[in-house]
Amino acid sequence: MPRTSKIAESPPHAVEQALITLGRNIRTARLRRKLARRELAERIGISRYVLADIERGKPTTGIVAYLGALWALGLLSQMDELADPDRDLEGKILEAARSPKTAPKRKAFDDDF
Amino acid sequence: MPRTSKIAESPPHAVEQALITLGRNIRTARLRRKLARRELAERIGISRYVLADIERGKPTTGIVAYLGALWALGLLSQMDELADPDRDLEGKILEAARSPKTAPKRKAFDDDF
DNA sequence: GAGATATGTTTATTTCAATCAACATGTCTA
DNA sequence: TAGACATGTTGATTGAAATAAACATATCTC
Repeated sequence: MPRTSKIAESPPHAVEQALITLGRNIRTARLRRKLARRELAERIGISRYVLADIERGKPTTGIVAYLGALWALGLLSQMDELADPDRDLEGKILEAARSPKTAPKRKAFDDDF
Repeated sequence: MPRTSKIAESPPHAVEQALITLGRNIRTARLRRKLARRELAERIGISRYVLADIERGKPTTGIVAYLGALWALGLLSQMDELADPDRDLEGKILEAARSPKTAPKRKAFDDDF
């Protein structure tokens, strides 16, 4: 993450914690499967050093490396639930509280690009 | 992700899909809250360009930027469940199937650094 | 004890991710 | 119609992310 962004320099505590937990979970899953770093890293398509970073919860590592790890461990399916609009209670409430005509929309209902 | 890793060059379809979905979900959550890119980006601590990348599901963007977005939207709590060892059914089975003495452990039960 | 394997650490090198400025487009409101 | 705002896009800059080699340490097996 060159030309460093503020969040990379000092992430919020909650984010740091989430990363450490995620890294530890990935490590646990690897050990349970009796996979060496080198081997799992190769399956993911990264170097063993990056996998070490992931297990340590390094913030600036590309998200594709993290998701690749989950994928290689067969744990990627859990991603679908993350930030699922159907589960975003607060967002739903906010949306419902507004009248039909709102926001700076593009065309109609939007969500496309 | 300079000196490009293989997974960054051509991520597995499942990973690409997960990223696109995640980005779309973040976008939906932002729109529901009536936040402009510029404003949410500032709260996260990134530039509006990176937030645009995130909503597009760019693979090589640092994970801290993605998690920062979830954090700023109040959706970070869902992260705890991701790759939770308690939910890793396959891993649990593999572990249980092994005899007490196993893997290349460090000291004793391990999981520490 | 010897050999094999796994991981941590350091150093050096290279490449592209993140930023910013500037301009274009599109939408909403007065 | 004009003005404000949100977003897309392009080009230039720069610094950190990912890699690899080499060595040290620790654990397991024979």
